[in-house]
Amino acid sequence: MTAETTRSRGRGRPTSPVLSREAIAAKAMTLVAERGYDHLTMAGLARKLGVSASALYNHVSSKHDVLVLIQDRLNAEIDCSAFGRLPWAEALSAWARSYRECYVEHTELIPLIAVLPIADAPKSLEMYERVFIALHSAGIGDRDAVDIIAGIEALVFGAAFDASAPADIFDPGSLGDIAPTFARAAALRAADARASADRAFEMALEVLIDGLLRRVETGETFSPRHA
Amino acid sequence: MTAETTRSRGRGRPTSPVLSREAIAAKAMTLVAERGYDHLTMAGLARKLGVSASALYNHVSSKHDVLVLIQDRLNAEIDCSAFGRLPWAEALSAWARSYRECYVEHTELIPLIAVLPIADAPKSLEMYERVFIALHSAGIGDRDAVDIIAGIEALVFGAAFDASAPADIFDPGSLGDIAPTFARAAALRAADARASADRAFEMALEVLIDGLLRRVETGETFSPRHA
DNA sequence: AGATATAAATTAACTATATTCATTAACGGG
DNA sequence: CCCGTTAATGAATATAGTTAATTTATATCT
Repeated sequence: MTAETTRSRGRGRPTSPVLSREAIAAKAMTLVAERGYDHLTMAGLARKLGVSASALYNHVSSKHDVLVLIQDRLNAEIDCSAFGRLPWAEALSAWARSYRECYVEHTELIPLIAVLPIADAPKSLEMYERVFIALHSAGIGDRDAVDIIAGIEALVFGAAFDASAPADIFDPGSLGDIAPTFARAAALRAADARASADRAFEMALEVLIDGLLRRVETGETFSPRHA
Repeated sequence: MTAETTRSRGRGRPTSPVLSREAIAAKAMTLVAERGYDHLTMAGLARKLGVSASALYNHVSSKHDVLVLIQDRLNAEIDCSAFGRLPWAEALSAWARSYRECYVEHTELIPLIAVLPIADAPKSLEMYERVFIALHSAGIGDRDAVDIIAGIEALVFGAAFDASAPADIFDPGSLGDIAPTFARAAALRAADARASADRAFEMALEVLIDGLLRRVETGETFSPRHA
């Protein structure tokens, strides 16, 4: 005898509420994991939850709201544990890798985050604080620390898109003669697109963090030439 | 007496066609420039062109198709001219900056590009060929060259999102006590969000390209530790 | 020249999706 | 015991993208 069987099925207030923001967020995440963002509709989500679509609006204000819930849960999965354990540069690298892992399957959320005030995302805020303090402790100034976080985040988001691309993305198709040299190299990549995307990210991340470390150690300036 | 006045206004074939893929793409770009992607609807676009929405489908197969047209035009605006003029590292940097400039106002296209086979985008292909040859001439291997392009593109796309974010994006709002240290630095950034985003991008780009240059010059390996 | 095929527009209809509205029924405190 | 709150329901609305059937000027063929 589950909670569902005891629940009233007709109109009116059920014996015990089926819905909550938590329940909606959880089911939305499994739905996305199973069928992807294309199938995340208010109607479909409600069906999975055994209620009607309009019932969702008693708990969330919009679909956008549901996406924000998902995003917050996702951010909680980013592994920040390296920041007590390892030197800042290595911790930063581990954090970035975990960050990207989380978003590779959720690139649809990235445009959302870009315009989402942090005020709505406590988990993100917590994460930023942790990263920021680590950089601060390494003697990096406030401005530079924020820039470093923003720069790495940019790489992470962009790389997440790259990794989510289909294998044939670089296949020139019928236009092969426009770019003969590139086409040859692109074919190499297509053999295992995901591994190539991973390698490109790791390479860029390593070069970037290496450069940051060097600049901090030598006391070189961070301010870019082209400002 | 314009072409429009001579054109038949009733049903049936007009005296001279109003529409073409070029005309649609051009008007779509101005519409986006004027009112943003939210207002880019097939109906709205058709209205601007003085035709009905369904008429568009004689020339484009879908809205997605329209977005691809926009993307191709946009890519044509990326400045690749530095690749004959400057050393490869500097040219790469100039290219990346121009690339980002183009996409800051068009972040909606980025998720599209991520899954768009290059076969549909001749301008992109042309661009890649040019960049690739420059890296190749610098003695960089095929695999590494593709990785470098992918890595810089990732940074460019991510940074475009960052730059398009609203100024108050880092305002912790009521959650200020969750991240007191970070909040202070975020306030600095909010004063001029766009300039800060620019600075973060320039910094990351410089560090990245600097590191690439160093590795090429010293013959160091590119293969990342975490592969 | 006249018949015919094609191109390119029209209006109307169809679909999917998010969202709102009026309504209903159980629960619980005064 | 009533009554307000909560949390569901189904129906209705709005917006978009897309398709279908239709129309007719123009070009082409005989």
